[in-house]
This record gives sequence, structure tokens and C-alpha cells, in this order.
Amino acid sequence: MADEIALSALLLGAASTLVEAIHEGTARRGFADLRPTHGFVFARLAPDGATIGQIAEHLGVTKQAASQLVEELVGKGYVERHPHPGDARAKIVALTERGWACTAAADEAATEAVRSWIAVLGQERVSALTNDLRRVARPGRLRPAAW
Amino acid sequence: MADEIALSALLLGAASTLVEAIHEGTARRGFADLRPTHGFVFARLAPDGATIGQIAEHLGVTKQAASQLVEELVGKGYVERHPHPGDARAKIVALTERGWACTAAADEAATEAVRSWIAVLGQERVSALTNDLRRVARPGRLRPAAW
DNA sequence: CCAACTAGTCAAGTAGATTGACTAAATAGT
DNA sequence: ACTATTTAGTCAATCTACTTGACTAGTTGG
Repeated sequence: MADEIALSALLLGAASTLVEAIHEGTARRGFADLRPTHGFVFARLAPDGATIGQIAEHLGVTKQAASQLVEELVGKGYVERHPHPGDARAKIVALTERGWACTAAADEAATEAVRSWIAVLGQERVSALTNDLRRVARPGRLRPAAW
Repeated sequence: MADEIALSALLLGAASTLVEAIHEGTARRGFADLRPTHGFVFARLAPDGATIGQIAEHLGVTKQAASQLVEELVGKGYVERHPHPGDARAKIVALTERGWACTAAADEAATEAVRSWIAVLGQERVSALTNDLRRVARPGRLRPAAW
């Protein structure tokens, strides 16, 4: 049936709604020079940082794209490149103080956004939803780009 | 908490997983020259067709982008432009026979994809999930573009 | 019946990705 | 131990899906 098709549209719509709410809330808290994609980078960076390759895999993009993204974040003061302790080729990308502040703001914005869902569905169902998704969503493939 | 942040990543990952499965399944059935975006156009076109403006709104893109998309689909034989009965400026974009065949293939692929979710979660929870999403996902905003 | 608006297209520009070629460092094979 | 292959990251060029801006043709309203 078309019901199965509708599910993907719903998931996409829901994801879009939530991501945009978080993005908007984060911007409102003083971090307006970022896109949602950057937030997904931050999520991978906390708490211990990550290499370019790990970021690329997390986002589901090429290393080159990840590298460009990191370069932009370095320029804006959100992350720093540190030498990798055990591999001189690699670099550890880590959040700066500003990066951590932004992450905190994003967490607030996310809580705020989800609160409106809880108001509609109840805490119970939101939790159930989250758990169900955890079981079917293959990690990685984070960005539905190039569709 | 970071749990709220995770929810958006999960939704996005789930949507991505499902959309790609449908896309792949449709391609496997003989329609390999399409992107997922085209599928969302088809969904709006069935059963009665739509104008360029309606397609644009459905996808959350500009009319120009929608127009280009339709042009591509015309070239590939999936849709046709018909004159609008009551407005000589407008055009009704409608599925061709091939367009309908592709839609049927996409439905099959979607059913197949959702079946694997049902195998994990059970019919019950998948239905509950769908209903929950229906209540929180704002329609439109289909494509999380420009992230 | 003229002014303002709407549907769609043409053309050019843009942002975020890609592929390809390269350097330097690590790992594996003999 | 020395060579060969693989891996981490970057530079450069390109691609592509989308945007903004300008326009034509048709519609609506005072």
C-alpha cells in the first residue's frame, strides 16, 4: 500500500521538523553561523574528538568533504586540530571552548524541541519511539544529501 | 540530555535507511534512472496530477527547481505536461504509463523494506510508530536540503 | 480596462558535495 | 631490513542540485 511509502515521508518530515527546531533554537542562543550538519559533527566530536576519517564515516560523506567542513569550523573557532598521539598522519579534531558552549546550547534547544513532542505524545511514547528507531535505523547514513 | 539530540539523528538515519531501501528496490525492478526526490514527485502526482507550483510546495523547493525536475522526468518518459483546463498559464503534470509502472514498483519496494522493520519490531509497533509520527511531523518540509 | 498578481520558464550563479592526484606515514610480506 | 601496499589527510578541479533574478503570458480585481 501507499502506507509504507508514507512512512518514509513521515520520518523525513519528522526529522526535518526536529532538526530545524534545534537549528533555530541554537541560532537564537547566539550560534547563528552554523548549519545542522555542523551539529552532527559536534555530536561525533564530543567528548574525545575524532579524526577526519571518523567524521566522514559518521556523516556518510567523503573525507574531502569532512575536511572542508572541519576547515570551516576551525575558521569559526569551534574546533581545533591536534596531532594524533599514535599516528603522525592523523589529526584529532576536538571542540574548543566555544565549541562546547555551542554544544550546550544545542542540547538546550533539543530539549526544548522534544518537549513539544512530549506535550503531544507523552513521555512514554516518545521514549518508545526513540527505542524503536534505535533498533531499525542503521547508524551512519546521517545525511540524505544528493537525493 | 544528549538523548534529545540523538532522536533527530535516529529519525534522520531511519528515514535515510528506508528511503534508500525503496530507491534501491525500485532500481532493481528496472527504474534505475531516478533519484529518491523523483519518488516524492510521483507521490504528489498520483492519482490526478499536479501543477508545478503544487509540486514545488510539496517538495519544499522553488518553482524553478520543480520545473527542472519535471523537465527531467518528461525527458525520461515518466510524466507529461497537459494543459490546465481552467487556467491557460498553468500545466497539469501527470504520470505516463511508465510513470505508473514505476509507482507500482516503488510500492512493492516500500512494502519489502517495511517488512524488514516489521520483522524486528512487529506490526504493532510499526503501526504505532507511524501514527505517532503523523501527529508530530509537520507536512511539507519534505526535503532537508541546504543543510 | 488598466494595475497588480500568478504560473511557468530561461539564464546565470552558488554551495556543498564529488572524483582524481598527490604527500607523508604506517603496515605487511618476503 | 627493505620494498610494496595501504591509510590519513589535503589540494585542485569539477559536478549537480538548487537558488536568485529577470522575463512572458495569462488571470483577477478595482
